[in-house]
Amino acid sequence: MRQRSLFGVLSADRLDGILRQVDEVEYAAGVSIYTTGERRSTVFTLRSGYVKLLRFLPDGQQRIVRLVKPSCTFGLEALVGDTYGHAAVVLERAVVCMIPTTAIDGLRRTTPALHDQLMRRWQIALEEADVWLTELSTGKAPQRFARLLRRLVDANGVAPLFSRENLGAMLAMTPEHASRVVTDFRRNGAISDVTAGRCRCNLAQLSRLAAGGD
Amino acid sequence: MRQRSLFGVLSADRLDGILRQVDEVEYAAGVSIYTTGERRSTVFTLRSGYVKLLRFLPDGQQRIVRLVKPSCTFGLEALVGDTYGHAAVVLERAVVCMIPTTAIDGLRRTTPALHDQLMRRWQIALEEADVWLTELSTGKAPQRFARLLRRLVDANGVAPLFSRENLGAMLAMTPEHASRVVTDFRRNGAISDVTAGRCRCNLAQLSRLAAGGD
DNA sequence: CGCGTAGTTGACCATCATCAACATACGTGG
DNA sequence: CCACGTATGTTGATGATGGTCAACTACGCG
Repeated sequence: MRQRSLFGVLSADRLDGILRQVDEVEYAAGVSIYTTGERRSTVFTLRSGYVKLLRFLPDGQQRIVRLVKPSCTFGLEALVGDTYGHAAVVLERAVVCMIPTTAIDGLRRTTPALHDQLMRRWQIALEEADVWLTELSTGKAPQRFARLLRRLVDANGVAPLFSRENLGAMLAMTPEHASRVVTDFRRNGAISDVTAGRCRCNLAQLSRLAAGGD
Repeated sequence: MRQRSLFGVLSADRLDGILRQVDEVEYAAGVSIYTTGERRSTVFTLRSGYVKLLRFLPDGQQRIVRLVKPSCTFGLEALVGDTYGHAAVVLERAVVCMIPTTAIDGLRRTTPALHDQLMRRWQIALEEADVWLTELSTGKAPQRFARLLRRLVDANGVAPLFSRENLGAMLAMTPEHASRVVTDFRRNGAISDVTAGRCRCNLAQLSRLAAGGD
């Protein structure tokens, strides 16, 4: 277990002190890690799987605000406030590191390099939020879906294909419409090989669709 | 000129050192303060007026990602990277404080309280981005517009009424449709008194509309 | 006075939501 | 192992919402 990313800047003995306070936990899909407004002083990093960050509208509707990918940090709010701004729910079996804020607070006063790391994390989260807004909330449904897939494909050209309900909450559409878009993509060869929540992506086709080509 | 917000935590002599490096500039509506990818090492705080943060899509379309209100910080990216992630354009005559990152960098290593302030700023920006996504990109057009107005009204019940094009870029709709929504709101009494880019808001009516009531 | 920009309005069509029916997969208990 | 119930996905029909294109108006400015 290496906290290479966030604590990589620390000296060996300090690192050791930190790691003794960090827990690594595995969650099944659907489990809620924390909820909006909850008071707990823990920051998280994702090792594997996917986690969605949700936000609720007054009318009870929910919208997925961000998708946490492995090696990313979430729940940073715990460092400055005492409640979380989202609900964090596991989308795909996930291994998560739980870092009590007390472990960070002491060090960050004495270690400028850790400060830098934290700000960088914060910046990444903000950047992701902006991308989410521009790419996944702008344009027609097939465009948005194509852009989502392009952000999710791995080096093998494979991407996770989330439930229609989750796709809907990410892309601002109904699950029904998400379903239609998925079958359209299958028909025109943009995706294929749909098994166990994964699909193979036709990158050329996706680029066309992401740019607005019908 | 008091940097009460960001530097309020500093001792008098240090504050003095900072303030000597800070410029205060006034911009007219429409002026671009910085653009995406520009290399400049300055962080900004807004004293008065409104500034929009834009982001461009591959196809040239643009989307307003965030609206900066007085006393808020923008361009924080300059602290961790060397380019800006948005274009910042003045919406309404604005007075802006320009803080060179060098002024912050030195101090933030020796002043934990300043660190806290910076993280808090970062958190506010992220929170705003999330609200923008959930409130202004979800639901039908009148709902989104009503929610925008509710976020903009001042204590007197008056809110700025931006150009139809800007409204479109904020609320993910065409300027034409923004125009229709505005006239609808005028007709049913949700807003009135439309002069000089400001309007009086009927808060009760707006609440209804923001919740989805037709 | 004439021009250019921003706003308004109308007609028409594409996109998407809604509601309902049906299919499929999955897990449970008989 | 099968029957059943539930959750999830698919498909269709229909109507509301909003995009598009074009004409027209109002306003500010030279």
